[in-house]
Amino acid sequence: MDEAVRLRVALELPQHSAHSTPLDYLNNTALSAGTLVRVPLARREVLGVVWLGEAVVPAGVVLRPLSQVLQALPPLLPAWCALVEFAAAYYQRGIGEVALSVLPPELRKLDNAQVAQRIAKLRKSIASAAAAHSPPPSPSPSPALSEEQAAVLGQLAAACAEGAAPTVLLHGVTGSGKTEIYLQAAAQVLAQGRQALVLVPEISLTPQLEARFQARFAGRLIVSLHSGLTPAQRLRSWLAAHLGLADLVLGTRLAVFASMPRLGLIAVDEEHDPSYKQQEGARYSARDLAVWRGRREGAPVLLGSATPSLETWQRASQGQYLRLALPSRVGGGALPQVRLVDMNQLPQGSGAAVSPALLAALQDRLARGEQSLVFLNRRGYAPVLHCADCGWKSGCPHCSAWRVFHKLDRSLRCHHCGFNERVPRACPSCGNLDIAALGRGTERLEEQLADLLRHPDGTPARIARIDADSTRLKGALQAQLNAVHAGEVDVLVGTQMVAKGHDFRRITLVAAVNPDSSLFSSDFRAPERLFALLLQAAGRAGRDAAQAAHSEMWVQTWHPRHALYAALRAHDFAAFAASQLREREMAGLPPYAHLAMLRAEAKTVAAAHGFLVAAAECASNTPGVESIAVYPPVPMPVARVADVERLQMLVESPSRKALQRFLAQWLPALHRLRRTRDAAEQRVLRWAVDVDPLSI
DNA sequence: AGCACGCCGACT
DNA sequence: GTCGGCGTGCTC
Repeated sequence: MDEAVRLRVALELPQHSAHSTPLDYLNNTALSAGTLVRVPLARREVLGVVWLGEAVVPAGVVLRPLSQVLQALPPLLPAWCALVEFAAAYYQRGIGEVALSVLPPELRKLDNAQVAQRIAKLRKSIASAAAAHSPPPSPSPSPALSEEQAAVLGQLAAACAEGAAPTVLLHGVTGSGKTEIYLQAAAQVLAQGRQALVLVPEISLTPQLEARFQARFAGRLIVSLHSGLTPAQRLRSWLAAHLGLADLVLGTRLAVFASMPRLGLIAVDEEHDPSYKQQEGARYSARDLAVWRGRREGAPVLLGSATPSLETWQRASQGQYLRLALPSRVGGGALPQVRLVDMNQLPQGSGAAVSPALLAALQDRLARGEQSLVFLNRRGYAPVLHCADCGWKSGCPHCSAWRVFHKLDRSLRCHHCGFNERVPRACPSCGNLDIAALGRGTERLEEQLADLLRHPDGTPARIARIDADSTRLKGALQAQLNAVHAGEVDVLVGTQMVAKGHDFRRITLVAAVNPDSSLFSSDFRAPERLFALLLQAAGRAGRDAAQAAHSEMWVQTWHPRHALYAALRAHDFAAFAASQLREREMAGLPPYAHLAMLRAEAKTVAAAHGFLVAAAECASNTPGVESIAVYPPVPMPVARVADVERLQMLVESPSRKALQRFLAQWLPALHRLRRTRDAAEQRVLRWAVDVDPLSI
């Protein structure tokens, strides 16, 4: 036993525990970093990853031998460990927590023999698939490139030839053929024997992308990696990438951590999309990690968007990223003409969701047999019920939010905690039978449009609704999209779900009926998100070049002179970005400042507030606080959810490095603070820091 | 998070 | 007299 070596092993422990670093174990032989092992932890046995370095073991702690080495699995490579270590340090989480949360969950349950079995099964299924296709089907030829696409690929090749792998902003309007650029860039990389990683914001976008890559790269193994897979599927995809069997990995944000031994390219589609930011656990930005990973592993990174994030836009403007532009649609199709409807001009009290002019335009498309998309970012029938007699409103008893009226199942539902009740017949407060639905959601919009729209022959328009409610069942979204593609729908009503990525060929009119609400939101990124959403929605119209010329984007607004709408009308992202960046600079907001948010949850406001005040006090004694601003605690925008009070405290610095240095000192001190069990903090349920928060 | 150890009410 | 309530404490 005196021959035994000490090994550091990264394990998943709750982040509030005193152990945020790997723990030490004994083994009779040394193992390389990245080896997966099973180790005893208290009375359990857990999966861990052998990590580089050696911890200081406190006196009196007796090291235990590890239980099993998963030898069947090649060790994770140093590049992967470096990515995990960077992410853990940057987002202030434990190494083991990050490492284990991005490995396939199924792996935790398997011993070495079972892993060996899964690998053998995977190799066998790949071999039999290859045999079935021999000779391999000829890949579909790539279409002729537009001049712009050819120029972009030329510039990309030139930049890659210069040596260091570039980070590229691919700024292309919707329909400009960004996907073709990803395909061609991937083909280059595959030809060099390397792997390509393509990230998309949503699971629902992977099937159509996979189909496109499959058609182009017949005979190559392409795998998807996202949280919608079954545990076994996810392990299979992960193994295929890790063993170098898959040439292409497509996936959502978690795929940025895919183990890929020959990584040669990362593409991040719709790089501005908020879904790339993980919102629980380790709150990482997959886009930012992709940039870091690409640099570290010598893989070019393509950040594609029609409306880049201001962070990315600014870096491209400063020359840190190479900016490549696709300013026109392929096939020469025009961008939809943007029409603003001034709602102030409507007769007072008409209360209609849809202005007469828009209604006429929809009717017009109906007569021509074309499709329309009506966009309203609010699901349900009405956002709140109201009693005009006593003033009662349908508040949630557990949250500081209204319960939404869903007419289809006659329910009052809280979208924050899920609290659901049958809608009352009469006012629960005064018994008044006449309670009114205030405002409008997609259900009500669908109902109203069904009343108003008729084909020229008098038959009712066929209206479909796509939102989180109508697509809850597995496969429902795909079925509804298929119905739209097949022309079985005249008007599609939907939330932002339909604005993203889907390739509708027959839609010539897109309308946003009530987008103003986010115009004056307290969230500093609201204008950026609204602009992206509206332009993306506009991009659903006129994707068929033949019909593009008369495609339109309608926007109903009470603020038709707002600068955002002016830029939207001109399809001028650069002007919008410039004005937003000026505002951000004056307000000291990202990308000119760097933020972290400390959030606390407790049963009472006092407890959460007390913890944050103690944390602020602790901050003032933390080295490096001179270059940091710590703001007073404030309630979160929805202050109470499921009877938990939530407060947050903003920490800001003009320097990212200074903020990082400060956080690295401050957070361990906060963990110690918690263990002293001060009276006020005793009732804090949870706290966590969010580095680079999306909203404040 | 698990999973134990640790001190107070209703049962064979 | 025990069986077990889940409060609180630990994990190399």
